[in-house]
Amino acid sequence: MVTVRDVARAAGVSISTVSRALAVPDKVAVETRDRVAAIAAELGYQPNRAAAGLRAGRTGALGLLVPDLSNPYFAAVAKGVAEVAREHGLGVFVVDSEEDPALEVELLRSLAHQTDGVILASPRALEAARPPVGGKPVVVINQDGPLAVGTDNAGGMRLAVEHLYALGHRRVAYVGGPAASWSDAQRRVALDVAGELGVEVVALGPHRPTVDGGAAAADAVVAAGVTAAITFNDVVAVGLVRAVRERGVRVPEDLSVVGFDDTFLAALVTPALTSVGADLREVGRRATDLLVGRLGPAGAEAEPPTASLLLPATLAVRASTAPVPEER
Amino acid sequence: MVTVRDVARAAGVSISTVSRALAVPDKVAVETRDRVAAIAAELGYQPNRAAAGLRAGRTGALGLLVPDLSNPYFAAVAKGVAEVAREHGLGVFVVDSEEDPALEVELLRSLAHQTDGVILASPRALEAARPPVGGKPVVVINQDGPLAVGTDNAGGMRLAVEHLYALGHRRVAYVGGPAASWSDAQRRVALDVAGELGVEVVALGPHRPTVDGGAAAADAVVAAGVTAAITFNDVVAVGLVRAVRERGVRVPEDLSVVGFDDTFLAALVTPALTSVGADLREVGRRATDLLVGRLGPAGAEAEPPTASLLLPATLAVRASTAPVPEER
DNA sequence: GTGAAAGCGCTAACAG
DNA sequence: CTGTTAGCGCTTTCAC
Repeated sequence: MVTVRDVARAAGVSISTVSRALAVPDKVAVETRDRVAAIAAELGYQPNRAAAGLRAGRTGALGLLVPDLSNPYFAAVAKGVAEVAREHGLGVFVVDSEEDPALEVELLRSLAHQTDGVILASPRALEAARPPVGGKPVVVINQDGPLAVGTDNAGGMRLAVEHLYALGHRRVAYVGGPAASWSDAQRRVALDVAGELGVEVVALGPHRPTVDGGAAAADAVVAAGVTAAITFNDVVAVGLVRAVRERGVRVPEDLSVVGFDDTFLAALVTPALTSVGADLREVGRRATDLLVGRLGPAGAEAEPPTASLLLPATLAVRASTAPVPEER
Repeated sequence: MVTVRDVARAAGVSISTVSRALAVPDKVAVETRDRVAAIAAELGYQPNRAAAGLRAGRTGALGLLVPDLSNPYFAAVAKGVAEVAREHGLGVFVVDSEEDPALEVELLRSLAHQTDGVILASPRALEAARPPVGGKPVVVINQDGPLAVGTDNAGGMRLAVEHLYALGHRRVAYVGGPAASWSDAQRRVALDVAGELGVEVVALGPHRPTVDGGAAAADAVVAAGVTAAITFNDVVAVGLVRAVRERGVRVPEDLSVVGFDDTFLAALVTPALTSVGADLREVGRRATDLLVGRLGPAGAEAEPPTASLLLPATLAVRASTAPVPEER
């Protein structure tokens, strides 16, 4: 490993000059700076981050804790996080809690310990987020907290209902997700807007956020006598579509279906799903911005102690929604 | 932050005793050890990994470099990597090269520098993998290299062809992936087995590994007069299925389709895809095992310098393949 | 069985 | 503008 000492020796200067030439070029003679830079490059010197971090009382890394990395939703968030972290020269420790609340809490502690701060995506353990863990800032995604980033679920629900209303639907089912889901809770509250618009809503669930969960809701949806359904997420929508079809219900001719999350899955299935989504990568970016903003040694306290960001929801209209057929 | 000094002071011992009591309990009096352990727990002491690493010349972290984390394939691998790393008390820096070969090389260098070793999944830049980067071991997934883990593509292709043969198919298309893909190259070579089995193969492509790539192959597949197609991956299969359907070809009645990778997508689409897969999580696990095996300070040189693991492929038979219809 | 001290690589005073 | 020095938190000889 090439260290400052190696570079210093080769350049005929002291180690502090090397350190300065690379970190604070202004404070070093141009000539010296160039020479040091050249030799450092030649030797392939790269500062040891652990050592720098130890000195600075930082680790140079952020933590990202997700319930399930296989879920495209979190993968997208992770990409946004990684992107911004890289811009700041920070690494990202990605950890998967396997949807286990207990493990989540444990991982959060250990992650907080070996990073400068963590981003907690869609926490499954409610108590996890609360105060800065071990003095490290924690930004929560899809949950309330002092530092929070989320999608505008209410706005998204409104988009979905307005879309269906415009197509003539007046009685709609909401196939909800897990009872512990913050997003689901927000969406259920937002169902009020449906009433204002003159759309009657039948709220179903809780259901598991899986294909089986969607399939399990099929009978209830059919029995509810609705012409459209909004589901907790795209996967549930896929399960619902499949199951109602087996019962002879055509989508979208007999039943329009709107998913949530607008994952790439929505575009792949047949019929392609109309879905309420958000720029997940942007969610990751913003969460990271927020976190990085709390890291500065100076000015850190100047930042307001809390900050919540609500990113706009969008509606991707595809083939799973259609006008209500004329009554015969 | 709680340090060894805090624990030492509270326990009335020296810092070295604290360190030993926690790391090498045998070398400390039972009584002392218990007292130190109790106080450490009470104070919530957790060793600073950066400091320990600095001392040991290690970082305590592994790097995982993937082309695209949104790809369920790599997400699954990542989960396996994270699992094993955690067992060894190692963190995982996950980095996404965004499918950019140039960026990949750059990221690999920087990642190697701040970790004890890296796992390089499906490298897009061929020159990236070669020798240990900066003296750090590199395990490659889906590529040749001194330390490599991959899926048995030849075996997988054989499974697919045998399955189709058993269904009566005698003329089959292979819709290949990107020219630079190692997996694709392996599969094309493996097409020989088809001949031995008495199945004629029409190799198409290269095509992009996307829905559009699959759709682009539709005309060629139809024109080839085949009764079945094997595709580079599930996404390509989805694109192919969609596009041939628009041309009035039914799947599986008129055309059987076999995907590759057996991602969760395969089970979600309609018809559900028959797909050649592997335990991706296990691929991640094995790659990590291999890497961790090269880390030990002692015995590191005792390990053979190279090691290649080929994990078995499996065939998940679903609804997209069916017997060849009787000639009329 | 325990303590004192050195040093991993780096940066930030503090001198010059 | 540059060099010397201390010390981040930890582990590990080396003494006792």
